Amino acid sequence: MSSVNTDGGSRGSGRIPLNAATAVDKACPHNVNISCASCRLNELCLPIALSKAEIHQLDEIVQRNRPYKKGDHLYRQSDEFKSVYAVRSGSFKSYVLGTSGQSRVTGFFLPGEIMGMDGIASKDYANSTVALEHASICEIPFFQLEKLSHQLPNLQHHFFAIMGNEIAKDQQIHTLLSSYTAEERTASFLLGLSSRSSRVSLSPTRFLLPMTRSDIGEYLGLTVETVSRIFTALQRKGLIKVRNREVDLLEIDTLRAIVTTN
Amino acid sequence: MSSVNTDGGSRGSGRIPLNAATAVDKACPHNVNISCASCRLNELCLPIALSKAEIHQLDEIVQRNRPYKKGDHLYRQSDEFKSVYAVRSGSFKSYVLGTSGQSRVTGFFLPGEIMGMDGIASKDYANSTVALEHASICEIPFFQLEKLSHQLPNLQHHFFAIMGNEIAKDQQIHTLLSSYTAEERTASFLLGLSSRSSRVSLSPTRFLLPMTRSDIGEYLGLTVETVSRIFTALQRKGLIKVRNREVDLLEIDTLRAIVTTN
DNA sequence: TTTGGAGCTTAATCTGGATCAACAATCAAT
DNA sequence: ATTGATTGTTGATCCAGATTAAGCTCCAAA
Repeated sequence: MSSVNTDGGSRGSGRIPLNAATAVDKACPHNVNISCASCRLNELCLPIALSKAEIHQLDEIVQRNRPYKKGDHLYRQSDEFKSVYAVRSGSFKSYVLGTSGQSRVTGFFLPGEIMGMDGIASKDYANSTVALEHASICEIPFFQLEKLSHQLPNLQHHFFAIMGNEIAKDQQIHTLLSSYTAEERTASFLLGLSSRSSRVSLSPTRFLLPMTRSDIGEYLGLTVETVSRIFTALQRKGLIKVRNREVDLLEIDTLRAIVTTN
Repeated sequence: MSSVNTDGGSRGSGRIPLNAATAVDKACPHNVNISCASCRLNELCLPIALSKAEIHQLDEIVQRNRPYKKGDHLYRQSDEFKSVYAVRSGSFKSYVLGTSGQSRVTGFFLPGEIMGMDGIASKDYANSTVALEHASICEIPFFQLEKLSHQLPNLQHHFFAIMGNEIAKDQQIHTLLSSYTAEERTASFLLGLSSRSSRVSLSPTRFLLPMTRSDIGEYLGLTVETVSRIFTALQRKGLIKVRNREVDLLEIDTLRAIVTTN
């Protein structure tokens, strides 16, 4: 069905089709020969609010590596912090391992979003981050980003904003986890994916879940079984349609009402 | 018992005794005639890692306002974002209001800690922030902090670190709320206060809770009753001693074990 | 010094979501 | 096509923590 190549691990080959068949692939080709200036995500990624000349300077420090296969790690918990990463295509999850080996998902990352900011303070990454599907990234070595931010006030300002946004978002999740029911959490999660989907010019009502039910549960503080049951319940109420990883938000306003009325 | 003045609201008077009687007051006088250079918190607040000359420049933009009384708001949810604030003495909580008026606590702030970073991205504060006791702050107008950061690479670097630290901390809370039991959450909370207490050169095993049981519950996603019960249970096990707002951590390693073994 | 209200504790009961268990669907690898 | 592993669903039971209810402690204000 998809024309994504399956050459089984030759990550460095670069022979990735420019126009794969799925919506996600079309939106975000895994092409490595791209610049921030020409990247279709530049309006929502780091280059936002930078001038042409500034984007060119940013381009100089951005490294566009080989793509990642599903299950490949970008970095692991307590690796030395070196870079932040922007998702160019595909998706990632970050997670930590508990003492008895259980994983807890701390975030999901879609195209245009920045990963690795949890390492800035401690000089070690606090999470592991792994590709949920075939994916590609832009690596931005942090000490170079700092140096450049010092030359470009716009970039400094924007990176403060990106971090501030992450802080605000994390605090919303704090509220979600401390006081929402399973149904409210799940509805909120779907609505979040919806708006992130439309951010990258895809449908806000119909998208693919790149993560498993178990990932969702670990992220929302619920068990797989509960996530599954809530999906079924929301479907029975006619608010969504789920078929495997494919989700349709049929009654987006009712979903919003579930979240708001808590 | 305390010599804190009770002149009933003349917040602008500035006639605050230099050495109040409580431990907290001794540690953090509400004195407004102070500079970053002479502040006893400068090793853990914004000036960290700055040179004498740089601290002097920072001093120029820091505003040391009148002290706050218990219940006074620093800013409210959706006020226009203008400044970040460092706690000089006392303590604060941040919270958001749900649609039906219930409050949810999103954070507590002790001396040397920075408040208001949730507003950086959106230009509006996402939380309300209120004094839990008589307290004083340093206000740092954000656009001036940005301008100065642009001149002082050390300050830029350090502020990135402060924000990165906030992000890492918020993600720990995500994990806490999504997978810890009531006892684990409470133990973790007490240990957190313990290390923050020792950060400001107070005892790591004996301190006063500036917040109510209800605040703790709203922060940890538990009810007041549960918090109260857990305190009692930990006390019966001989791990802590609680008497009103006063806490003694008697078996700090066992508390750590409770948190780790989850 | 009384009084009222906020804050805290304890006990009895209830319930949302976890746990346990079984099975179905999907997919990758032969 | 067959196999095994991973992922997802559904049902039955259980329990941690919520809810409800009552009384207690503390302290500020009259």
